[in-house]
Amino acid sequence: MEFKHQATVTLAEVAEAAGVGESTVSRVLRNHGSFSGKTRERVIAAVERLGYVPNRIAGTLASTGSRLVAFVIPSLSNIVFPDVLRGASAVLEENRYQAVFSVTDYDPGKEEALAAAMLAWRPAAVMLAGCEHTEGTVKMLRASGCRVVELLDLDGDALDIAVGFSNRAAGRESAAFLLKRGYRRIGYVGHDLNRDTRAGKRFSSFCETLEAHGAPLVAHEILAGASSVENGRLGLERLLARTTDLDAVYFSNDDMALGGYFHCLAEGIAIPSKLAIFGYNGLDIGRATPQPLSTIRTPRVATGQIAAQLVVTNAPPQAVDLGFELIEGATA
Amino acid sequence: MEFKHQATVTLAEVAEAAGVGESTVSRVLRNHGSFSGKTRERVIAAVERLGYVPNRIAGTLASTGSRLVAFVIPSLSNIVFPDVLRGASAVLEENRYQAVFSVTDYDPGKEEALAAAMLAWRPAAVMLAGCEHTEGTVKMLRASGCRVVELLDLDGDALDIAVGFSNRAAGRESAAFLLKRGYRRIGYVGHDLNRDTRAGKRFSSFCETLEAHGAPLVAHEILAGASSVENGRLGLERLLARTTDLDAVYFSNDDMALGGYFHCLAEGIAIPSKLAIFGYNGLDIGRATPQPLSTIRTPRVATGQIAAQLVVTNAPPQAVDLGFELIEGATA
DNA sequence: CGGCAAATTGGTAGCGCTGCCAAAAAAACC
DNA sequence: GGTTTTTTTGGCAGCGCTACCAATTTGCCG
Repeated sequence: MEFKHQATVTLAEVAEAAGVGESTVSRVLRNHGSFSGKTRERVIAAVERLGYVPNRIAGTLASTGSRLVAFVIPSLSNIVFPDVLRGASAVLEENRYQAVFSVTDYDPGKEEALAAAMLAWRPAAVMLAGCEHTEGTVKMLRASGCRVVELLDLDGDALDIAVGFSNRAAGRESAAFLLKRGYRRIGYVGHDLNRDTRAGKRFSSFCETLEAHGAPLVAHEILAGASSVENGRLGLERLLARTTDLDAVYFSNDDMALGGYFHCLAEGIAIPSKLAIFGYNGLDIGRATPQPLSTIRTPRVATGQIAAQLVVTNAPPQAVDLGFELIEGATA
Repeated sequence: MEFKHQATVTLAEVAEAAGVGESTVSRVLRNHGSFSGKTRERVIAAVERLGYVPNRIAGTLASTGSRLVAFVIPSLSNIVFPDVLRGASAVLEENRYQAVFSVTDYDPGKEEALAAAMLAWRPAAVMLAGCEHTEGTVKMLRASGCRVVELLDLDGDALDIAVGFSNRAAGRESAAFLLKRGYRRIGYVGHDLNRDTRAGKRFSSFCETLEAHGAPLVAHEILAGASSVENGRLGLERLLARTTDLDAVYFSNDDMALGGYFHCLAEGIAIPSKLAIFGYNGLDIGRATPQPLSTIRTPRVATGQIAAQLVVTNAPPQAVDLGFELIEGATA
């Protein structure tokens, strides 16, 4: 069942073919230590002649640290995590690190299991989304001794390194913006908040801010399952069916908000005069809609880049706040 | 610089603590070979007590095959490849395989370099997009002896396993559909085709089909860079500025098509009576727009699933055609 | 209870590489 | 030319595990 590799040229064979010692080949290939130019040529020639591909498994086992970075992410359905991976992978590739990933589906138990499986590869770092993890996960990561990077959420205690921004602040600023614009009868359409704790934090601080300004949330509609454009559209439809006099709706993210926007377009609800729409994430698509979406742009790619940078430079524990940008747009 | 792991509990220490031999611990943990229930308990207890995490690097080196699967993908910006990864990762996780990835940015040279780097991890399989690769890549993959899976394109010779569908057929059916609907003055808006060869194949067979039916492509607009909603919007704007009497436009994919759709909404161009729009990919968002997007839905998640399935079962070389589905929608 | 098969267990040789050390070669110096 | 230094090299012991084999224990039967 397991695959058996065939063309297994080893370092020893290269050494033999080049007429030098194994350690010399190793030094040449890693460009580490000293060797003469002549030796280098002979080794390179032998490598090419034999089609030698170094075995990083063996190399990693023999040396102390690995160049693997493990990502344990909640989802790949939404562009958020691919964006983070994209930012990170560029930096990692430059530094000859290798990215490994697995997907938790927003399930903390699965996160624990997958993190454990990752640790078995002895990665240089484990990157996780957010700062809420099971007790077991925390204990395991602490004990592992490998670097831990928590991404996209700064509202909590970091295990080691954290890169991202405050979701609470994002919720707060979204609310403040809508209030400043004069909206008072505000609703919310969101997806499953128990699983996506970051969306939950935005929602709760959004509500708190509204209350603090005497304009508490009028109504909300929570859809089971993941965020999607269709759920956003459906959610707004349901919300409006129940509540007739809303003047603005806050969505759990841009996907949901776009769905709401499309619902309004389809139903001829004037935006923002009749109803304002506000999202979260600042997806590119929101800039190309007939009316640019009002939202908060999050530094997803940069989060990945910085996180990777900190790992490859073995930076000390720290929390890096990359902030976010409120996009006024034209829908609120 | 490189990270030094601390809490390095080894199998030998577990064996000692449990008062059994190393091979017994190994057997218990892999649930492979035979051992008594009592022994199992003692081993498990020792593992928990010491917080032992098996070292898969060592395990992989010692055994013959690895459980790593390497993905060398062109991009993470577009949801296509995350979708494939998502499908694959679910299957791989179930089978205790580990996914590794790197991103080529549609650069064949980079693909070669990254594939080489991947091979150093001795993966069970390498998964690549499409079937066009440099000579060096092909030679290297052939020599590696590991499984090779080419994804999302069946128009070419497969190295080993191929999973996907025909992009040429997709282009052809798109053209046939537009012709059947009565459109005759058809244009195209696309992104960089030299890099995205699959989009190039769709485009060329689209054009051939139009010509074969006596309604050759009237005009096209190719934008440098990656596909995006904004580029689609810009592309259609430019195309219409040059060409006044088009009745339909084919886009390189749904992102681009949505951009075109938004342009029409913004400019008050009636769809599809004044101008028809046709995309490619069948993204979910296209179902939630005021008018559902006419497009071709591609089995991206299934491609990943099937590919992973074939790898974990070590299936013989084959090409699996998953086909695609034409969505009539309301924009064409 | 002896005797044989089956189940369980431990020992140990690698897997392919790196890191350390000592040996050899080359360069520099008086 | 003889040292001393510096550079270049090779040998080899692991890294932590698995695969194989042999040894031991257990179970079963007449």
